[in-house]
Amino acid sequence: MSAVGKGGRYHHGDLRSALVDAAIAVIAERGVHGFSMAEASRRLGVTSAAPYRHFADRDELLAAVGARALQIFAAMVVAETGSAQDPEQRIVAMVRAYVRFAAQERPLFDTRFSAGLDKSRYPELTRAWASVDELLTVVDEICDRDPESAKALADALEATAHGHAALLLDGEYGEGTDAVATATDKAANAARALIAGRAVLAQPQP
Amino acid sequence: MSAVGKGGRYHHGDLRSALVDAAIAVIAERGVHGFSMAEASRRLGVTSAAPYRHFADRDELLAAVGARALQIFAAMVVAETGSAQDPEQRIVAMVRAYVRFAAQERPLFDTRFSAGLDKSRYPELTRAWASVDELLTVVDEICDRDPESAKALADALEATAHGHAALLLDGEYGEGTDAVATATDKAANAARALIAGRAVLAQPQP
DNA sequence: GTCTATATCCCGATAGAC
DNA sequence: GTCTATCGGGATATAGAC
Repeated sequence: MSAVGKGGRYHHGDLRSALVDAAIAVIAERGVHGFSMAEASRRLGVTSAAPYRHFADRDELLAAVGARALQIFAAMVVAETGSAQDPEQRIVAMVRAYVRFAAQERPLFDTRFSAGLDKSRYPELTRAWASVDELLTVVDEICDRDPESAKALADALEATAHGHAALLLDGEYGEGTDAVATATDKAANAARALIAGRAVLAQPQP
Repeated sequence: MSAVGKGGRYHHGDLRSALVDAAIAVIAERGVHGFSMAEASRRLGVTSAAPYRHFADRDELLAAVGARALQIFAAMVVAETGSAQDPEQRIVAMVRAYVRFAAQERPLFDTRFSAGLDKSRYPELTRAWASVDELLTVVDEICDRDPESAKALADALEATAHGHAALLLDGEYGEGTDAVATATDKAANAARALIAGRAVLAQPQP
């Protein structure tokens, strides 16, 4: 993935891309909070000043990690949704992919959602997850001739998937692969319950 | 809330409690990531070494903030749930309180969920939200004679409430009081949809 | 027992040389 | 495009004043 030059140094190499890779590796080991420009530089064999030729500051590098998160997430959703036939199965597969992405690509998920990045400064992070548009398309098939209901259901599904993902990473379902399976199953069932009870989603408050 | 002594100093005062208050104020202004022991000390007129007489490190002070978050959250849930009569209304009120707490007490919510605290080091943060037990009690009334279904519904409600709260703070619903109302209403409707479609929640995967 | 004074180390960021 | 040098600030540990 990275392209380390001879002697492990980056003279005239693609330092920008290598920094993103190094950042992900550091975050995987020490968490978003434990990431530092100095540590990423050290791993690439460059001085701590070198990154500032490519990123204005620490947050800008983290934003680049967050942007990569969007790409990988979209790819994972597409990969896990392909085999499903009917709309409900496709929706459940997407929700499963959401939770699994959080678990399998935790550094990316945390960077996007828990790094405290200023979304107004990085509009590329504000844009909804690439898959949400895809989600809306499938949801439309379920909520025939009612785009308002479709939007309401899509929002509820996204929030529920996100909630299960966040609580999984918080340790609410335990640790390890069992916890991932638990969270994924719970999220899938919740998605089916939301579909079953979707009649009340677009209603005004009682 | 705090008890500043003469001259703004804390000689023989309750520095520990004052530090928690100061931490919340700093987090409110700069976010969890922007909090530092040095800044909190500066605001209280003590040296940067003083906090280490009460907290082993930065995380231990943040954990104290997280513990306070649990108390305030429980109080808010109780306050907002009191007027509701039937179980469904009480559940919806709890979900609303969850989302509103995130918005109104953002520093506390962020500290509990986005500070990257090690839960195995701070067991007081691992304990489920005080209100979840209360939630389970009310959910039991809806899922008659089926504790397994009740647990599944309670988990789905918690995850959905958390998801709406997290996305609200992430800016998904916009900014300001309108966004809070939007997120609260969506979460309330999602809770009602989960209750309506709860039959599939405890099922094995199809 | 509580806080000050102090010292070391690491990180973020900038300026100018190669 | 990267390095050297450097500055300010924060985390952390220790010794000592009150």
